[in-house]
Amino acid sequence: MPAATLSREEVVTRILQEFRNHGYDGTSLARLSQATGLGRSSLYHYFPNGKEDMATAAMAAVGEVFVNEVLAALNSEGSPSQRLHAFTKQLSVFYQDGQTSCLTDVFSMGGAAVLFQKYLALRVSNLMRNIAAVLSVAGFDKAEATRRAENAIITIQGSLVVSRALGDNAPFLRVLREMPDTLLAA
Amino acid sequence: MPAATLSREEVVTRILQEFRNHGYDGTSLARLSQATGLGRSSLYHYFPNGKEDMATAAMAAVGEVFVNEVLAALNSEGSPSQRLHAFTKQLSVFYQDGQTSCLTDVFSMGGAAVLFQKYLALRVSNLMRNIAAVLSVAGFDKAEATRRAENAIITIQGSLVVSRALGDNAPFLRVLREMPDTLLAA
DNA sequence: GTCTATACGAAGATAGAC
DNA sequence: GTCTATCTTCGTATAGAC
Repeated sequence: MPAATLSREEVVTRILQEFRNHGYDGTSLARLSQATGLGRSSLYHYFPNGKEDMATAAMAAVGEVFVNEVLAALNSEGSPSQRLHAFTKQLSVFYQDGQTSCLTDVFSMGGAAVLFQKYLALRVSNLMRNIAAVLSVAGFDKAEATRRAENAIITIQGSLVVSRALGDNAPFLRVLREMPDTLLAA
Repeated sequence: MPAATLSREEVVTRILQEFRNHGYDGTSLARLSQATGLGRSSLYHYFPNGKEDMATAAMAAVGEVFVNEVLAALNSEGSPSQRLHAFTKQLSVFYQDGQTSCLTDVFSMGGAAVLFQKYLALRVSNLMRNIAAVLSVAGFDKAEATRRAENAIITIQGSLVVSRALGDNAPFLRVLREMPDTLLAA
């Protein structure tokens, strides 16, 4: 409704939210129009290639937040334990306490898979490298650090799916709470 | 093409496969028609309420296979270790070595979420109880058995998501391989 | 039980006025 | 930059012949 002054950034944020919560194929232009307060034609003004452009913008926006907030916390100053605690704290914010889905899950299915799978794979790999680097500092060899980093990503993704299926974010919150110690356990 | 003699069971299996791989919203009647070799009208003959009926049939079919094969293995004769090994072996078959998605993931988003979320939650809870029961036999108290059972489901779901995003089923296969020992570890 | 034909609305996209 | 109008295609669903 307050369409008048809505920055592009805010528009993209709302679009992102719709894609996260309804998936690519489940998000219609009508829905995006309502979520942003912009008419369909106005959406095409900002995103000439329509839905695909909007999804690309959502991918870029969420990627930027992830790098600037979540990865920044993971790569901040401090001990591995401190860095992992900062990391999981930011993850919780990023996923709204587990109440929203991950684009990696949502965009790896249906019409979006064809468009974005390559980027999704790169992002997963990149996150895995970053987590593994912290675990290397903590003393694990490269293979074990990589294995644990992959487990961390698997656990995050899985807890989001299970939380969504149960309609209860407790699994997500528990997983994040236990993650630093689990990753560093002997 | 070989539409002539395709049992209802085979039809439902093919429909299920489409939903698993493209999601509910991403699966059109045109796609289902092609996958089954049946014209759209013929699909309505078998499923009067259209797509929703087909999804319901897919849910029922996959649930039956899960109970008869996967849960049966989990609840078979033998030690907890033997039962968990039988379980993960059947899981691998069930998810086609990690090359297909889980309806719990796929149907908890978009248009299917409204229709099926209640059932998805029940199925997750039921599986959790079954795994926890095995872990109780292995000597874990109820709380710890439940916690580990939830972790198992989270890990399975997460490995499917990560495998799909990476376009590589190695994470799924590794997770299943390690699962029995992980669940029983002191 | 399957086919052809068709109705009908939704969805994605575009044109042009303002 | 937003709106109205329009267009096309797709998706869902139904009717009726065979």
